[in-house]
Amino acid sequence: MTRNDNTVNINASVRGYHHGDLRTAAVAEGLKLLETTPLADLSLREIARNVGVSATAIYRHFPEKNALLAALAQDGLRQLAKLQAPKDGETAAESFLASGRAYVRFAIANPALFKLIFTSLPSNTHPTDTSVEGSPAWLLYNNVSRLLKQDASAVERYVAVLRAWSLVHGLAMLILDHQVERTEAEQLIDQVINKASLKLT
Amino acid sequence: MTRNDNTVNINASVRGYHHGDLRTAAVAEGLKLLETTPLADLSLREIARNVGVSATAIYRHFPEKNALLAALAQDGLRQLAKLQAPKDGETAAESFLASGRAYVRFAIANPALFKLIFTSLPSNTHPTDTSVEGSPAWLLYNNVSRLLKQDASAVERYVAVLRAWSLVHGLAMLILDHQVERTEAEQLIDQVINKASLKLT
DNA sequence: TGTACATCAGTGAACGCGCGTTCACTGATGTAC
DNA sequence: TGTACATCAGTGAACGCGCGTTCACTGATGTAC
Repeated sequence: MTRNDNTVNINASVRGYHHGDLRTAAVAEGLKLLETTPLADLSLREIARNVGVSATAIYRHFPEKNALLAALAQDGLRQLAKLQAPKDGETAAESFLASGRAYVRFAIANPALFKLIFTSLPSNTHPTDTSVEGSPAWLLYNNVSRLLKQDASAVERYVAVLRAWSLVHGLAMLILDHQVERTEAEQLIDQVINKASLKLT
Repeated sequence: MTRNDNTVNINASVRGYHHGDLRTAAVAEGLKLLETTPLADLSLREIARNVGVSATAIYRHFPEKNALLAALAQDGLRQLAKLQAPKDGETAAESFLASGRAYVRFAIANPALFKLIFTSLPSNTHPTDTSVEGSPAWLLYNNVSRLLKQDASAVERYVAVLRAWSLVHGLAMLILDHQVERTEAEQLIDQVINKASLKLT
């Protein structure tokens, strides 16, 4: 008995996660590691190690590493979506600019997670489709759409969304890839994403 | 003699490159491989194999793999720069739109090379700096600058360049990362990069 | 309440992978006298 | 013109690397009777 107390589950729970939570714990640890680790260096084995579990235990919850990465991306996308919601009392124009700036700031604050979201997630669809979760294009859709004339066609709306998305996505990528001085990035966000960005059509 | 004819250099030249050309041949082969190979899968060993040379021979010409990659990026940037030159008879606005569209089309035609250029090259500087070769920001500078009022400040010019660059860079990245349907990409380029993009200030 | 059995989340050992890089080397070429 | 020697672009063998993934397994838990 004394010897058998030293079992897997007891060891694991000592490390701070409870039975049945490995999936959650692995995702949490993955997100934590992505704060400091480049995407390419994120390893399944390290996540398992930090959670206090053997590498193979992960395979009880994800069929392969990519499935775990997809879960991380989904979570990141959910975080990003929260930042895009218009706040009370904002005009349509204010919401639009705020959401674009939030997009870039999120990328700067979470570089590896941001890259994971956009380089690994499956191809996305028109914002006229219904699934919000899977499509980053949706993030900007409402904020952009309110700025268009009411009789704008679906294609016009999509092009307007894509133009806005391209602007913020490009700025984010250029900053992450060191094409823009980090020290200047913060003030450039406000200058690049400004009233001039409102002319969408 | 007969046996000694089967030497390294003879073998190598049979494979199609001449003495002293290994550097050139390696770069050419690297660019060729990037046409079909994702950046992450490009290996020094495969380049050497295809050139017909041992992997270690590469080290006579590049101190490390990254140096070879940097040479590939430089070459790609030179290709891209050529596409940005204004053509005779174009108005400033036409040149501007054409260069932006060419930027995105280059990315679509050379995805791995495009990513190499922007993810591996050292940080870049303001377009007011002098080195053209090293700074993709320069690519758009002339075309953008001609559209601004003559007394625009350096900062205003940089912000205008960065806004245009962000737009085309973002669109390119979204297409490469499958956030935009490939089949729609071609026509979207013309719709996204259009007259609305001229309102830079 | 007790027993038999299925389920299931863990374990640790092992594998193959191709890579970048190092090493000591060799043979051809150019140069000084 | 011949010889001695330095240079230099190649060679192939070897190394360590940590990874993702597979495998056969074990011990705790829940359920049927």
